[in-house]
Amino acid sequence: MRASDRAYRKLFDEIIDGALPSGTVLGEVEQSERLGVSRTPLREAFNRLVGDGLLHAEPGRGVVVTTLTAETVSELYELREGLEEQAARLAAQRADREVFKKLWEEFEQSKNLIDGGDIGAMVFYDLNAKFDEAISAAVQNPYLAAALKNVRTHMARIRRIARTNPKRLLEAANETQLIVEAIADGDAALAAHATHVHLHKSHSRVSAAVREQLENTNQEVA
Amino acid sequence: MRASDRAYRKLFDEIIDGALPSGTVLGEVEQSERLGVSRTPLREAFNRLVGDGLLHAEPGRGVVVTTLTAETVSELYELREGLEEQAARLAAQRADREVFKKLWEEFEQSKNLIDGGDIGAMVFYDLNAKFDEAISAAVQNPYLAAALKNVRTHMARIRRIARTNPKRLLEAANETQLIVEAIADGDAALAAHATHVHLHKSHSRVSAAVREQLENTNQEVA
DNA sequence: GTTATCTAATCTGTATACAATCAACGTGTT
DNA sequence: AACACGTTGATTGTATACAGATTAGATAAC
Repeated sequence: MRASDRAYRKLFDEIIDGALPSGTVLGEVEQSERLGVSRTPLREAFNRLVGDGLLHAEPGRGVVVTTLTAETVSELYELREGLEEQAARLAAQRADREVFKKLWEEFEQSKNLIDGGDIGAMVFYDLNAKFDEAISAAVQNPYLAAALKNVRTHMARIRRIARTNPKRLLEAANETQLIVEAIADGDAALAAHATHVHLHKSHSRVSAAVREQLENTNQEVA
Repeated sequence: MRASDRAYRKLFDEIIDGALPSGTVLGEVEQSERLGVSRTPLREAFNRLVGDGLLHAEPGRGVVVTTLTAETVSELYELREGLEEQAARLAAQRADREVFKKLWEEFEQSKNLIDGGDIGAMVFYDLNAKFDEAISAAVQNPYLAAALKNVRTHMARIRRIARTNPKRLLEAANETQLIVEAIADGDAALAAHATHVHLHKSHSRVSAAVREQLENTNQEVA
């Protein structure tokens, strides 16, 4: 694997999982030494991360990890509304229905596990990732898929902060399962509306979780 | 201005306006000599263009200008539907109404000019660009704005190929004007629906123009 | 005639050295 | 004391050299 890819992956993961929190300033020489690559591939990694919206350049100081605020969260949900309702519609028209029927069963089973604490939550997150994958594959549209992938990156960062409780997870599972059902039935309108509902509720849940965080810390989320 | 920016701009423009048509293979040394920059900034430019979706890397051969097909056009319109309907809705809720009232007047006046041939078409394209700008500003959402900017890049490439006639331009102007009117009135639902209609019609017009091109050339659009 | 392998040549990736730009700080002057 | 200017230090941007990988072509063997 290329050195620039290694640097990109490492920094990407560290930003997503909070090892490099918002506002962290990254110098070129400093990071190239830490990651064991020279400045050239490191700069390539920086540029890609700037393109992803995870870093931004501050002239003279270095690149800085993007700050997440309550504002950011709302903006991302607005974008998701546009992208995911459209994706759900298209998936309902084009998906292999068998895939989504099986996915529905998996959701049905997972709902028993969610009560079981942390390990159940992991199962649910994996299942959600599978759902996202299935949608992207079903829409058969590389441009839409790329846009979805980008927004999911930012959501992953937010989700890490806005940890939620089993009750909320179960709600989310039920909402998602309805979307899956609509797609399996080829019902585009229902799939879109169920997605709208889910995003609305999810936004509320995440905002609530973020507010809980804000009570402890400062204005920023991470 | 930085050498990498110069290289990026130059290549970007050349791809958009067709000087570098689809399928053109670009070598690093070749292009760095032509543009008068060294390989390091040129590679940065290449990477940005790959990120934009205008180039893709073909291992061993170099980077290649992305091919536009009828398929691509449909995919972009599907993405636009998701993004622009949402943008129109949000703009209707948040825009400074005076801005869109003035824009409405400009459309009203431009409609007289469109009959006048090529110069009138230019005015209309400028006005459309102004409309896009106004939407992006009104939504006040950097993530949505970035997604819109990217899709518009690809549309610019397509529009250059799918040159259309004054009658079709006038249709488009009327459709867009209705969107502007809805936003000026703060009517989010109408803005979204008018956008849907406009995109549907625009897709038909562009597809027709693309098909006309295909009769002469090959399978690819450019 | 086809296939396999070796070689040569080009292209990609990385490191490093050099140059230019920018910011912060201190010094001097009004 | 405040402001302007210069100097120093660090940081960013560019060029180039070197190393590794990959492809195409040629030659030879089956």
